[in-house]
Amino acid sequence: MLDIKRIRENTLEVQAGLDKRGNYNLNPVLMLDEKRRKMLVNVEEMKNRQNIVSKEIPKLKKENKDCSQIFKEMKELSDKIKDLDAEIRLIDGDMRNQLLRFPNIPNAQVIVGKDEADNKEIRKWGEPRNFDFEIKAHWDIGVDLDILDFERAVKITGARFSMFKGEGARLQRALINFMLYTHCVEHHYTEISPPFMVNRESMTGTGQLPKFEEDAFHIPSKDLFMVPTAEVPVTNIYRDEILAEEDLPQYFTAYTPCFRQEAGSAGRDTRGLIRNHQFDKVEMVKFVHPDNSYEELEALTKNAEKILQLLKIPYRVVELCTGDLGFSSAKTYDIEVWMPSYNRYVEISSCSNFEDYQARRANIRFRDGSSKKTRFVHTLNGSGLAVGRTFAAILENYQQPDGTVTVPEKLTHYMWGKTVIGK
RNA sequence: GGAGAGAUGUCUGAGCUGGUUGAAGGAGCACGCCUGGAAAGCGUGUGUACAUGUAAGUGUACCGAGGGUUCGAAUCCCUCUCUCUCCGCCA
Repeated sequence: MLDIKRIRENTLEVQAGLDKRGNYNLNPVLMLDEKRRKMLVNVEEMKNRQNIVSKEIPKLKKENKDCSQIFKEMKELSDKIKDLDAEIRLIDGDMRNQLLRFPNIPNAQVIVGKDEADNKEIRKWGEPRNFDFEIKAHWDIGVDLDILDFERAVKITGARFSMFKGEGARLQRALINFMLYTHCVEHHYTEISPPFMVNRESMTGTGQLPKFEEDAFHIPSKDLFMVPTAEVPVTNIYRDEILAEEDLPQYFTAYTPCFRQEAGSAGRDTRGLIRNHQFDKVEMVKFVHPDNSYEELEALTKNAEKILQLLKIPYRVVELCTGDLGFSSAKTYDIEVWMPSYNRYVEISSCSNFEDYQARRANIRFRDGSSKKTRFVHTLNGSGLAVGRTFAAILENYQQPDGTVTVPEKLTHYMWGKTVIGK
């Protein structure tokens, strides 16, 4: 959420930031803000009078004076206050609703651009392998090895669901364990196993609501949402809390399944594991001091890259331009893995600095040691990594002419010693 | 699911027969005194948010959340959420 004070005092700067992202008009919210403050001053004066008189009444009563005239006057005042308060409440709700629908302002350094095409490649790692045989896509490799079963998943549930079987199920779990091990032991994150359903407040805190409700799976009987990413439960760990400055930074990692409607993606990536309603992901979340959140973003991105390096799969890192930036993000690096069947790099991780945007929505603060004032923390998160897409990348990049798949060296331990799938 | 109890500031814990209560007492924390140093002791201070003001300050709101009664509500009434105890059911 954007700060109304900042909008009020630096209107042009904020407007310029929003212009980099699309069509947003600050005027309606500014007009509400002005109206609200005028009414506030007015009603607060009235309340002040009410308080002063209220304190006098017990004294007058003690002196046995007649208060009926005052009561009558105060009743009128009280009614006026109630009307004004109700009106202000309406404006408050309206304002908040509007503020929640403004995206974050991109960091000033971020490349200004329209869409994906304007993103900038930052670095590349590894060389895509040269295959001297006809390569197969992961959905064919998986089905042929009987470790993936899409048809039965569709029967059991429906389109865009998948089922892992035997060594497939094991590989899925191996990846989760390997990623968690790496982040916990080598990168010093604390593992969280959060609830897989969250309430409306949590979804609003991280920015999924109110604007993107159609993307989420909703359970009406309880008004809960299936987590679209572990970012939601984990970032909300500290919602409405004030941390001590020395508690920062805090690093968390969490495995969860992720549930997404994929509204608006009809017809895209319909085969395989790339775009499902349910997929596994290991997520990294950081709560950091505002002064060094950009160093933390670089480190977070490297932590995600480390997984692909250890798995020896080629990838590249892309900086998103302002037009391609996620709603809540101020700066984002996407990590794209080499996917032979697509013959291009495919997004496997998105690492973002939200600055104070989520912290403001979720009201996550810390107490500044020197000024004693509360400040909003900066939140960051990144996939580390999307497990389904990593699974697909392994199948495709490690496929052999005989249809088997070599297990990446780092995973054999988690695969109970298995070095080749399909043998 | 049934019956009951509760939710107060960083914590603990009063108030709950409505009126100087932002909220007693205690603990913690910060600063000062004391001390060779420390502990103890003494003193002072110690919430958040919004508005207003160049500022010091001032005002308003907040005792789980939201409504209501009243001139006035932490205190009375209603609804909801959560916690605890007992019973039932259950992985």
